[in-house]
Amino acid sequence: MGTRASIPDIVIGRLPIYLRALGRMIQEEREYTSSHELGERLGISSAQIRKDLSHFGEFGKQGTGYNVQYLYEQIRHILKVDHEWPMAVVGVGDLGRAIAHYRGFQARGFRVAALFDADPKLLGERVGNLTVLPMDQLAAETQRLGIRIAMIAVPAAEAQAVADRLIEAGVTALLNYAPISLAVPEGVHVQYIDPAAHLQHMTFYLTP
Amino acid sequence: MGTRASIPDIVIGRLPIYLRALGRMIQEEREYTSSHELGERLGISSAQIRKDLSHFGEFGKQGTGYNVQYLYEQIRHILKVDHEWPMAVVGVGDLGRAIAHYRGFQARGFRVAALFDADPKLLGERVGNLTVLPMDQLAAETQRLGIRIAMIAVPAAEAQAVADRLIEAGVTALLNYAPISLAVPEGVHVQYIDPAAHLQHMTFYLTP
DNA sequence: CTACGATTGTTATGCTATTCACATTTTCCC
DNA sequence: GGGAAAATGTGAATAGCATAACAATCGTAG
Repeated sequence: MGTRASIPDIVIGRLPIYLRALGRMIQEEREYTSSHELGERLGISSAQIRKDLSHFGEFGKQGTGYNVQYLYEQIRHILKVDHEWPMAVVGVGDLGRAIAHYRGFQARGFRVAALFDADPKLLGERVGNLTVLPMDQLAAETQRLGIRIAMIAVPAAEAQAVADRLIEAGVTALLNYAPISLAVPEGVHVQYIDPAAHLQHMTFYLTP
Repeated sequence: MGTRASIPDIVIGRLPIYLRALGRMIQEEREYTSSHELGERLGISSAQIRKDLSHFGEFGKQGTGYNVQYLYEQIRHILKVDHEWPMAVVGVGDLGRAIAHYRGFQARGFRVAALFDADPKLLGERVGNLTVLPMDQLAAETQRLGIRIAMIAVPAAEAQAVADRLIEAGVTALLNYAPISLAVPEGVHVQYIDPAAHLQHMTFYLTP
């Protein structure tokens, strides 16, 4: 198809998984793959992979499969991670520090470009190669650096207020590590990371 | 209903979200709530919340809604988090440390009970109130402590091998922080935490 | 040069999940 | 005490997603 007439969000959510697997195949110097092989690695049916990709174009060759490098580049382009996005991290506790030090973002299209915290004791401290900035510099600094994405790593009680300030500063994509659902206006995207929620999902299936 | 004849997994996945919101309502000392109010907070339709809950029983009262504390306890029971699950963390880098220090698990039914790492330089080091143990004590220690859940916080290249060892030791629920899909046998549950994947999901919707 | 095996993209089918809509019940206020 | 307002639980209707299946195409081996 290729016409982007409302592609299901659930399909978009799988593209990063495909990208992840393709990245590993590149490391393994595999030149070609198939929907069947990809599906096997990911625990997804080959039909679903072909169907998902068909929303964006024709990337394979019948009889041969997909050129790994080519498909990788195409998906990077679709997801707009063929260039690097600068991000802000708000909250420089244990979690914020772990995020700031994480080396895995760069290869996947992201870079932590600014750190903010409300605690005066942390201001000016260096974490990685960044200096912790006060919250009242949030708007100015995100705009100066062209930041459109932020990660929220503050306690649940403060997360909504932080989100509000980020949105006011022009941030439109939030990755929220605080265990609370955020209310955001139309046009702002939120994703959640809540380890305890994932764990509770699994305990349902465990015998006590 | 209440008969647990194959409840959709996607319903189970929403229960922790409901629980999270109910927990906050308890903090706010709210005594009653409704499917409408809950849905508003979570960005979910009230019909869906009622339908989800109806898989497990009747917890509300017409005209009144749900007693917050009661519904909270009921869902905790359904998810089996009305008692504490001991967990292992494998990989004591920045991420593993942040997980080990995280204070949020206890209130939601979990406790980090053991730390493992393959790096000899880390062995014996104390993190929080735990000592880092070598990988060859993994089976003995998890069995001694009755651990059924583990969090994998090692580089992607080692995650599959670590998962294999954990499963061999009797662990049946894995929370994988490494950016790689794991192959596991029937009966073992896996959940993934991949911040970069969430970020890539959102960049699709951002204008470049 | 031809026949076969492999694999795609896509259409058709079936299944799953969500929303709608309402009978029923409860509370509250006049 | 009675009627209006609020809310649940659920069967029916709708929408969305995943799987199956196949015609078309490609590469290869004989």
